[in-house]
Amino acid sequence: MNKQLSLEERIEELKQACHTKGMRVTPQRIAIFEEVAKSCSHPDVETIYDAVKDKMPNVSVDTVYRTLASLEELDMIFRVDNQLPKARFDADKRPHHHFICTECNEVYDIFLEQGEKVDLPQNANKYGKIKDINVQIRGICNNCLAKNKK
Amino acid sequence: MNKQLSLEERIEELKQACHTKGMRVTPQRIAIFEEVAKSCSHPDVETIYDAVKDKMPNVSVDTVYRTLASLEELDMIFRVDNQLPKARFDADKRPHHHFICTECNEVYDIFLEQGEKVDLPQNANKYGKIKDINVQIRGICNNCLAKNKK
DNA sequence: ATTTAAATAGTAATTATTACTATTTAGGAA
DNA sequence: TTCCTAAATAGTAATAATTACTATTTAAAT
Repeated sequence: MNKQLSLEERIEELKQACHTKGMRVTPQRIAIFEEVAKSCSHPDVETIYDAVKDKMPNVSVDTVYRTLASLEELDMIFRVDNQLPKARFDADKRPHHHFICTECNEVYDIFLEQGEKVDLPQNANKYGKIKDINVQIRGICNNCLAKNKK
Repeated sequence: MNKQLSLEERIEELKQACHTKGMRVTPQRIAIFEEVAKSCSHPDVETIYDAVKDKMPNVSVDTVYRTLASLEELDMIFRVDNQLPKARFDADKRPHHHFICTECNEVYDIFLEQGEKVDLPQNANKYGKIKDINVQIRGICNNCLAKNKK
């Protein structure tokens, strides 16, 4: 079971990740990451922006958006939701997952093999009345992998 | 294993669902559902709108949006992505799922119990290079359930 | 056939997100 | 340390998906 590192250790981890990927360590990146890292409430951009602004009055919204995207690229943070640029719909009620390409936003169905099933976590219904479970597998699709090679 | 019904059967199912919930059966609802149901490519609003327009030149975008929301309410279709109104971020790398309330959009962490794990479907990596897996449990949270009771 | 609330068409408004450009700065090299 | 340069940022403007609004239409109950 992964244990959560301290905030300091995680910032160190971020700096390492920046170096590895040749990205600069800027005070904005540190501050924005820090805000997400120390929050337990899955903050949105506005919340992060407001919090960072207290310490860095000149920070711009654009920077917050760009930085969050960078931090995601660095695997330091994740989106709760994919936030596909457009809503996409599915009428297929057979249990299946989705492979979502983070580059082209294409969606592929992953139908489960015989015997496979989605197991609801034990304490899922602590939080409310469950309607459905949605499994998204994120990655880069074969099309985009091929394109990137050229 | 659920088998997929025929288009006619599914439209019948939609009519039933409308009756049950006291919603009207309108040609727009049928047409919009039909488009989603017969597509295998997780269409977006624009695609659905364009297709429906061919048969119903006067249909409005607003109707498509509203109808898709209704069909979702009726459990006849699903969103590939939750499309939370704002992007939300998480820096917690410990494996966990999210309970997302479809009413207030609140997000709750569901940490897995000892021994529980997410099993990747066997043929998930057919489609590309997997980066991560994101499990969303959708429902109505306890807060909203309580509010609705009053 | 009549009635009425629900649903729709057409359009306007909103809002999260992205793009753009001049300026600043991190971090390597001299 | 100082200089240099591409990367990153601030401030603002633009975009685009989605939602809201109002007059009109219509499903379906009476």
